[in-house]
Amino acid sequence: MATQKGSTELRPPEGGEAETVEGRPMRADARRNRELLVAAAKEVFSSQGAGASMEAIAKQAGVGVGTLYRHFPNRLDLVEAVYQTDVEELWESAQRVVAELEPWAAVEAFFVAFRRYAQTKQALMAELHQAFEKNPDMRSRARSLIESSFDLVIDRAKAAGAVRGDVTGSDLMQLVSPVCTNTSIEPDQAARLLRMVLDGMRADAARTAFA
Amino acid sequence: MATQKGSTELRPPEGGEAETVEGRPMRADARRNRELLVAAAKEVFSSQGAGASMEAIAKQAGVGVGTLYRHFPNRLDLVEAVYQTDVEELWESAQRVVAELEPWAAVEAFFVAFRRYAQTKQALMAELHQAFEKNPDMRSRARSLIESSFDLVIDRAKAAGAVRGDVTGSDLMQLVSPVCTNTSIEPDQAARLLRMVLDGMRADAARTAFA
DNA sequence: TATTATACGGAGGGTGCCTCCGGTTAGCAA
DNA sequence: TTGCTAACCGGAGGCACCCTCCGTATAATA
Repeated sequence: MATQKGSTELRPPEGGEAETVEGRPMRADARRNRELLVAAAKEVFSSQGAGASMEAIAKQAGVGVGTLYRHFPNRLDLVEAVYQTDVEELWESAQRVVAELEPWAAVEAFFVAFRRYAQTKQALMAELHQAFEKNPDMRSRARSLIESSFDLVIDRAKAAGAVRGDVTGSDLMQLVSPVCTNTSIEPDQAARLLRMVLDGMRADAARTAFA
Repeated sequence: MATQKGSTELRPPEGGEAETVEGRPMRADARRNRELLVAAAKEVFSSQGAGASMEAIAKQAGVGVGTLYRHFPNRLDLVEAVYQTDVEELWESAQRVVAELEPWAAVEAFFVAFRRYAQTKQALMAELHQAFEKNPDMRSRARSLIESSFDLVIDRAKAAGAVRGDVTGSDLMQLVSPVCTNTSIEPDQAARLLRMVLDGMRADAARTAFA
């Protein structure tokens, strides 16, 4: 259960970490700018909405649009990169809460992190939809990393006896994800539903049996 | 249960049927062009994708862009209008299958119609998302008309003893809609799931009891 | 048929995505 | 440290698209 892979595996082959295609390390300025750009995109998307212009993002990063397009050949590639880092951050959150908190507290903290992740995802939804179409691999890789994150937190809580034994990370993802993503669910309703799910997954909550 | 309203109620106050704002009837050419434009938009969106240009739509309708923008002040208004007619067509499908088919056959036929509706909705998803944000009323009105459509078909089948008594139109909508809309479900998987739902809602299928 | 309110059409303004190429700089070798 | 070169940077500008404006055409009415 939950064979978790290192976070690097999520990244697409070309979009590399610190290497250019031929295996040569990126120049320091290039690497710095790439990170600045992703951070700027995150910032601008969340403040101006998903429709923010590429120019605005380049400006926020303090570089020209040419530099932006060198790193991300088109808008979708940038959106993709932002989403990748969001998913990776979620995975890191899972690792952090597991390292720092008691099993049950970690579960609660991870739910909070997941909600934050889902919110930024929602903002990029329209564009992400296209990105997923163009690049179906990314979707499934992201999905499996998210599932691993849930597994990491849940399996530990199960082992500690804090969470009932018949629930899996995958179950939770399928249950929680729509609640956080569906726009027809109001934020306070979502919060209520999540509390309900949390209550229902405690080890001492299991009562209902059905086929 | 299922107090169904006439389809006209779905339309927004301003987007009127055949009347301009002051209650004056639309000129014949204006009315004709409006219909041509919606039909053209439907056609072009489905052949060229949701990103199709306004110019292409006007051309397909055989009018100038000025005329398009007279009827639909911006892109989102047009998308909205297309979606409205899709929902109305679904409602009309419900009425038609109820009028023409046996209770159970009507249920099956309506599922087919719903899948067709969901497909066109999926194509416009990205833009619709924005339209819903701008105009939340539309979403809930569309939702309730869809629910009424399910109710119309299901209530009749329940009365005829073809469908189990403990299922509602709303339940079905909530169950079927994600299956048809979620892009991570493959078409053949969706078809399998729908068959399963159909089997499960037959009157003689009720066996499992749980709290 | 004459009048008039209303609709039509398409040129053009503004904006946004993306390309191109001259200038600059990091990394390396001597 | 210095000089070389491959790689990077920046922003002007091309192109496509959304939308506006206004002169022309036409349906409705008397």
